[in-house]
Amino acid sequence: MGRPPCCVKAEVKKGPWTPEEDLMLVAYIQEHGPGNWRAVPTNTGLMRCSKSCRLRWTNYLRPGIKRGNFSEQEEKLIVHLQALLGNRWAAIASYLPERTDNDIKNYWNTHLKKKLKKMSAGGGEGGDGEGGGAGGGEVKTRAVAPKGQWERRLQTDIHTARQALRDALSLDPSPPPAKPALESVSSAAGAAPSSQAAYASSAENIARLLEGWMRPGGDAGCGAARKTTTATTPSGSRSSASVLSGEAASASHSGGTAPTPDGSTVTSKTKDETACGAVAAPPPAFSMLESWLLDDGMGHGEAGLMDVVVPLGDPSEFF
DNA sequence: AACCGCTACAACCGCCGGGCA
DNA sequence: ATGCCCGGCGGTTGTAGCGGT
Repeated sequence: MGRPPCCVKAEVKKGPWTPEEDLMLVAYIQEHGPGNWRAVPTNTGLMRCSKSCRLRWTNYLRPGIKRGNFSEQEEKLIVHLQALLGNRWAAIASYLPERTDNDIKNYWNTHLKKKLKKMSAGGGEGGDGEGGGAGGGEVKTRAVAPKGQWERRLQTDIHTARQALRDALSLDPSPPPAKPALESVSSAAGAAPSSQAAYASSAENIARLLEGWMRPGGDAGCGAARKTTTATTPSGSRSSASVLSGEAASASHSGGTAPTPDGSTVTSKTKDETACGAVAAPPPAFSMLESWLLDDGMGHGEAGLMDVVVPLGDPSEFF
């Protein structure tokens, strides 16, 4: 309480970012890596709140972000995960490395929720559109569920997620969208739908500018980022990074902590996987996901808890 | 051609949790 | 052990663009 605002509101510019501001931000991050957001406005001269800078970077400028046109596969995954995890967008986003939580959240609110609503109106089953069965209610559990309960939930989530993934994958025989790292990067620059606003293309250009910077060979951005985050404060980490690199994954495994559906846990386990990590080595996300979720060695005996989470009726009906 | 409503998405706000002194 | 700082997260709002009337 009484927490001072992160920025002096009067001195902070609000509203849409201009290309110039984006360039300033990108240039700074190119040099220093993401992180230490507090210092960004000061060092760049941007009249923006540090939070705003971070958000702009993570949601828009960060390379490797795919925009628009959610594939059917992605939709399915989102629907499944939303049913499983509720509105834990960051956790959901961790399964869709190329998407930001904001994007997914928006997509859910604008497309999927409506779609489900229509479905439930027409089909009766298929989950309550508003937040999904697990949605509204489940989200609350994050806040109110006692620790033990949370732990059980986590196990259930893992189990159910694995199940859901099987379903999702079996629903669509077509191979999961191979998400080659570099393709995702270039897609951020080039694959944006033409429907994007004019300015989107300038952002793409910025992303393109970054390509050289975050090229693995150079590793400059990553190195810088890592250095920054470890030297000062681990930051700029996106939960999406959790499934991005084998390193992260193995860390999760070896650490005994699966890429938990809980966003907070995910992030806490992947602090070094900064946004840069997400960009530099976006691996075959789905294969990672599959291998984890489908790994039979993980989590046993929680079948009885399946009831805890109320999945959507039949996801296949959704499509 | 003008107006209106809807949609999609970028951005903001407030709260929470982790790390550190 | 405690308080503060900072970053992350989810909910909500604002607004530009688009289509229909």
